[in-house]
Amino acid sequence: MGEDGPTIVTIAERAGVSIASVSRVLNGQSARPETTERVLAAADALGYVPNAVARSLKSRRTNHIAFAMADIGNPVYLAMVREIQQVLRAAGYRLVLHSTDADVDDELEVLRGLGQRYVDGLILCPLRVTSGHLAELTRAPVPVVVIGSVPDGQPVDSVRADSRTGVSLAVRHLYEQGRRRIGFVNGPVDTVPGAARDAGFRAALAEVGLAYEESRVEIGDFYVEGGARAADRLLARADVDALLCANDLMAVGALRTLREHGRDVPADVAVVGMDDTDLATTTWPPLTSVGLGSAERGRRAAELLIDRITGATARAGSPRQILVRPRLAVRGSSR
Amino acid sequence: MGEDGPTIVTIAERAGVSIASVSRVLNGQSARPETTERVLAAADALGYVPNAVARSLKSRRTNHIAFAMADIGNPVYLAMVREIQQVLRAAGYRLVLHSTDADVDDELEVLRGLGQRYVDGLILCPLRVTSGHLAELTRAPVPVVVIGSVPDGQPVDSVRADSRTGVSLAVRHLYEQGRRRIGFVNGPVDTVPGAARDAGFRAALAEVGLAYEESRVEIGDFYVEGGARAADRLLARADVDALLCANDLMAVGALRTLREHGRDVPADVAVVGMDDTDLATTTWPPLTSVGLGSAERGRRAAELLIDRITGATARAGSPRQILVRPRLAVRGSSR
DNA sequence: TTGTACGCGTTATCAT
DNA sequence: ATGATAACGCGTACAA
Repeated sequence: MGEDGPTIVTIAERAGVSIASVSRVLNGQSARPETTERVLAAADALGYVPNAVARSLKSRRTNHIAFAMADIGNPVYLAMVREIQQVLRAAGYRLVLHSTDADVDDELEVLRGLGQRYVDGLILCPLRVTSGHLAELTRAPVPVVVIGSVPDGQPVDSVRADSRTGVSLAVRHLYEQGRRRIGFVNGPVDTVPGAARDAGFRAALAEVGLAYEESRVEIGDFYVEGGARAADRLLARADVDALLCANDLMAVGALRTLREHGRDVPADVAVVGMDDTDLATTTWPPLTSVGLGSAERGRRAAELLIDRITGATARAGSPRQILVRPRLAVRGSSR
Repeated sequence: MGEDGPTIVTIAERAGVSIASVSRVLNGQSARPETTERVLAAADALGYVPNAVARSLKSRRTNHIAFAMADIGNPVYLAMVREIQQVLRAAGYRLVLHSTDADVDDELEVLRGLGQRYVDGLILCPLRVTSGHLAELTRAPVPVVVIGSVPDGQPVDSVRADSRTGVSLAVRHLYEQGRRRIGFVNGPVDTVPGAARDAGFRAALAEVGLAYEESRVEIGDFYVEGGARAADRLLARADVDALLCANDLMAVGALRTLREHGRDVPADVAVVGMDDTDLATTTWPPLTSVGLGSAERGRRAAELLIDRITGATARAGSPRQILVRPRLAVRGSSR
């Protein structure tokens, strides 16, 4: 006890110099060779480790940037993280990750807590955007970029996927493959992606001239098991020849359910996922999936953030919205 | 510009009170109703956000704990993260994640940088343990727990898997299924897990009385694609009736390769993975896998760390080593 | 080249 | 109940 970690004061005493000299030597500024040597020797002997918190208080920066996502288990965030990491690293920042378990309160706490100067900036990928989010966003003391939809007029940069067009691509593809009884396993419609995909599905059906049937739509939870159960409920009451799933995780669950029901994919039922994650190439058959540009969204978000932080664009400059184009990757599960 | 974020000083001026009163009100201590009201009103009007860095400098704690892993894309870390998160949350800490991309330098930088008081503690799950790691570990100013092997005598708590016994479980299982030509797709042997599995495989073969054949061993990179290619090379030169893969990711790749080669699983070749991740139940056939207790390892590590931090066990107390037992989950890929 | 002294934003101690 | 003031550990004008 009492062994409270050496500071530059401790070093200064031991080396018989002032704290200013210690600081200078430790930061690589010029000093008399002997001074340098004495300081370094003392620091080494004491096992000195600089206190980054104190340094940050002075410099007003941490060189850390946070990315907060709903759940680190969803591979869609993986592509984002990789791209973000790359951009940030090149700009000299370190990335820290936060998994909020899709919990709104937790997300808000991150926004509040992380924004409190522990990081120089924040990339947020929320499932739901509440008024609480918006309130915190506007008062956040560090720049924030949102991956997802924010209401117009909000003073925050955002990058979003065009999931409506994405759903349309999938439905058109299935239609062209001759499918007419298209089922839909969506996520909760009170989430941003769930709502967007629901609207997209209705619109897409109309585009190709198919009717929207309640019985062919089921709600999962964006996870494998939930997707499997939703597919099970859907198959029990509706006769479908195609299944569109609102993300790849649920599509994986649906594939399993179909196999258990003895339905061949794609002969009996074609399956299409969304997000085009790594998962899509590991299933059998390989999963056709609508890529929503997660890698690109991550990259663009990171670039926007760096731009705000370095001041290339004024902190108070008008918000920018970027829309990323979807792309359909056709694989064995639908042809 | 110049709009530099309000501090308690700004609030004090506006409310016409001292900064001490502001601090007290903001921290919920008792004050005259009028004072309380004036302070809160001023804080609200100014959009005050506390500066956590300054607070940490004073309080010497951040309430954040970091978990550094090689790659968030590997689902084995997922189970760890979930458990760690749960333990930490219950103890009032927030978890931040670091993905080091299996880069030793990056890992060291995290150890150095994160240890610099940005977090109150650190859980590290390294692929390789270098002398650099050990040096940093001993001088880290905050408690560190390692998930993985550290040399005896190092003053650091650790939780490790018994992958040797794990490999043995797998080999015995395959032997009991009548397999005699067991192939092995390992990861790089200069990693801790790779080395342990290699040793385990040799020992396990000896246990059941089978010979170790160079030609039946191939090295991947612990990822899907690397596993697929390694399996491909192996199948090209050796006739095996079973394939043990050093983790589930590579096993997924191996399954794909086998399918491409027209080999039926498990009739022609049985496949066993390691880590027993979520992936194991999403493949077809479902993957038999050796669970190395990642959830338990995460939980135990978090508990050890909290224990050190809260001082229940003195910071300088003797290091503790925990060994977690493996468990074989038999599924369709091997029966 | 080196040392003194101040400020970063908080919390906490001590008078008042 | 409130206010002045001293830390926390570091960087850095400014003076010597």
